[in-house]
Parts: sequence; structure tokens; C-alpha cells
Amino acid sequence: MPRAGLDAAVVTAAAADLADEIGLQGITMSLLAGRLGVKAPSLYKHVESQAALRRAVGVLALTELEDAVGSAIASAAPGERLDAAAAAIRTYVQRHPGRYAATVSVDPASSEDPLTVAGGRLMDTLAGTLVAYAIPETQLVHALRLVRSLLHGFVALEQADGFLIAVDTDESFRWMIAFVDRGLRALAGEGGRED
Amino acid sequence: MPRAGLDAAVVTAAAADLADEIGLQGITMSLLAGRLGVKAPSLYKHVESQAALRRAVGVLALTELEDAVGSAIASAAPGERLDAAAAAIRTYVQRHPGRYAATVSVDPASSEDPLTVAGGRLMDTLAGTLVAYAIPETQLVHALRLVRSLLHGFVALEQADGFLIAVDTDESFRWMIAFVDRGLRALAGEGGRED
DNA sequence: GCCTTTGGCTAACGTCATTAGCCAAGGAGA
DNA sequence: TCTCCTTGGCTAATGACGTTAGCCAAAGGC
Repeated sequence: MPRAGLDAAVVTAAAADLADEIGLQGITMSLLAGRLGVKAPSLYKHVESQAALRRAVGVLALTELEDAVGSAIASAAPGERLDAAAAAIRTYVQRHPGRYAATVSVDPASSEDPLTVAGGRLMDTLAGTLVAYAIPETQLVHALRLVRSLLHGFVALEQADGFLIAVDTDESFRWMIAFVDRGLRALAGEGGRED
Repeated sequence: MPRAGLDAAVVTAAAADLADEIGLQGITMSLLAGRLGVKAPSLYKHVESQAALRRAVGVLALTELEDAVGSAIASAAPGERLDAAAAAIRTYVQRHPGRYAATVSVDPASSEDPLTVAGGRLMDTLAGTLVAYAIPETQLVHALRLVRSLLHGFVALEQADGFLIAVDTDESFRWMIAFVDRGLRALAGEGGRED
């Protein structure tokens, strides 16, 4: 029985690919092992458990996503960063639904958890889309949460086929981002008021 | 062996309660059966499968949620309907995380599916929050999708403990709704432009 | 008071994650 | 080149779970 050159990274990547194809929930250890030309128990030489594997896929996804968003922002004019980042996220999720699903379904997650760390990095990058708007500092967190909630909600619903009406989702997405852009612009220089 | 007065509704309600307590994923047929003073196989006299049970919980949740939102809207001034509906949804999800989870994790869902129907009714009710804003008709769908995405994204992230920074989420929520309110108000009477 | 339907039950199967324990592959050092 | 030890495969087994089959009592209509 010759060795299949496996290690944690290879197994995680294969799991991520499989998740994108058949859904995160559809993954079984046997199925994944079959993909790698190996039997299920052998995977435990590389990953601690299926839960740990899913977390690893989540970390991989958040890292890739941060990369995609970072690139999109870097090559966009300051005024178009939000657009660029939003589009990058949506595209990533459409291309990698299984990976994205792995970023969400997590348990408690302590603060030094790699998943938490990767998520924090993505948030920092996403915060870069807001610098073009002169948002009062006390409202920055709220604005970031707004953008994050909106993007997450939209892609989650889109992925779950949750939009029933037959109106183009691309158009809705562009409309939403434009809406937020206008609102954030209007925030410029205001005092720190809420409600 | 005396009969336990079970039927589909009782089983579904028990499953919903259990889901709220231990999470939708934590439910097993044995656990649920134990709650009802019965053995696991007996549940199949009332429910077709675990998947069907989860869908039934989802339908229950959407119905209850529609009810809550409807009441909230009915007893709010026209200008405060969005506020009221948003608060009602958030409260419901905080109180019933397992039920809410069951509304999301679904497969293809045909168009006469009860889950789809219940979801559609909730959307119709939610659309009632938008009548106070004179939104151009072509943009109504987009506005509704915006509200829905935002609310779903926020409650999903809040439930998953996804907000890392130690800033009050209540405040963020109020801020977000106020932000959307301002933006929708500004839409009044505009022509049908997008982007 | 029978008889049919209904709703429990036990037993059994297949799938899955995971563990235990074995044995070969393959590189390090002689 | 031979040897030894670590590493990474394997088979077998365990226990949880969803689900089906088949049995039998309970309850209500005639």
C-alpha cells in the first residue's frame, strides 16, 4: 500500500472542494477519503475529527475571502471600494457555497481560535471600504455591522434560493449597495447621534 | 401500554421547543421521543422523516413569526412600522433560535411547498412596513430584499455570536434600522433609477 | 360485545464517526 | 547497504443514529 501524499492542508482543501460540490452537510469521512484514494480511518492521521475539519475549511474560506476582498479593494478607486468588496464577496460565495457555509456554522469559538482570528482579519479588511466615507468614529462599528449583516443576509438567502419573486437578484444587489453608499455618504461629518 | 395523545402538531411543537433549547442540530429522534414519553420508532406514526419534521418546525416558525410581525405592525403608527417589525423579528429569533434555524436550512422547495407559502406570507406582511414610504414601484422588490437581507443577516450573526467587538448590539440594531429608514424616506417620489 | 383502525412496542439493518491495533513505507544514521 | 524508528496506511470493531418490518394492545364505531 503506497502512501498517498496527504497532510492536513491537502485533506482540508479536498474537503473544501467537496463541500462546494455537494454541500457542507453532505460530506462524510468515507466520501472524502474516497476522493483522496484512501479509507476513512486514515483521515484521522491528519485531522482530529470531522468538526475540526469543518473548522479548518472555515478558516481556509475566511482566508481566501479576505484575500479576494483585499485584492478587490486594492484595485478599486477609493469611492468604489464598497462596490468592489461587495461584489467580491458575492462572487466568492457563489463559487464556493460549501466553503462559505463552513465559516458560519460554528460553536462558541474562543478569542484565540483561528476561525475567530481569520474572521477578525476579514472584518478589518472590510472596514477599509468605509474610509472613503467620513463616518463619525462612534458610528463606524454600526456601519460595519450594517454592511456585514446585509452582505451575509443577502448571500445566505440567495444561496438558499430564498428569493421567491422572479426579479433579477443581480439588480437587487446593485440597488442595495447603491442604497448603502448613499446613506453612508449622507453620514459624513455628522455629530455622533443615533436614533 | 397506554396511548400518549400524540399527533403531528404535538410532535412538531415538541420538536420546536427542543430545538430552541439545544439547537436544531442537536435533535435526535430518540431524544424527542423521550420528551414525549415514547420510543423513537413511534414518532414515525406521526411524521414522515426527520427532514419532514424539520420542515414542519420551519413552517410553524414562519407562521408564528408572521403573526408576531403582523401584530407589531398593526399596533404601530405608520411611520414606525419598520421599527416595530424589525424589533418583533429580532425578539422572536432571540427567544426561538432553534425554530428560526429551521426556517433557513431547506433544500430546493417547490412553489406549493408549505414552507414556501408560509415564507411568502411573511414577506407580504413585511412589505406592509414599506407602504409609509412612497417608494417607486419598480424599486419595491429591491427595498424589501434589502430589509429582509439585513434583518436575516443581523439576527443570524447575532445568534452565531458573530459580532466580535464589545459594542452593544442593541444599539447597532437601532442604528441600522434608523439608517434604512432615512434611506427609504429619501427614495420617496424618485423616478425608477438604479445604480 | 365484536372488529377495524390506530398508535404504541421490540428487533433489526445500514450508515456514519471514531477508536484500537496491526503492519508496511521510507528516511536517518551506522 | 543494512537497520531502526516514525509515520501513514489498513482491517475490525464499537456505539449512535435514522429508519423499516412486523407484532400486539387500545379505542371507538357498528
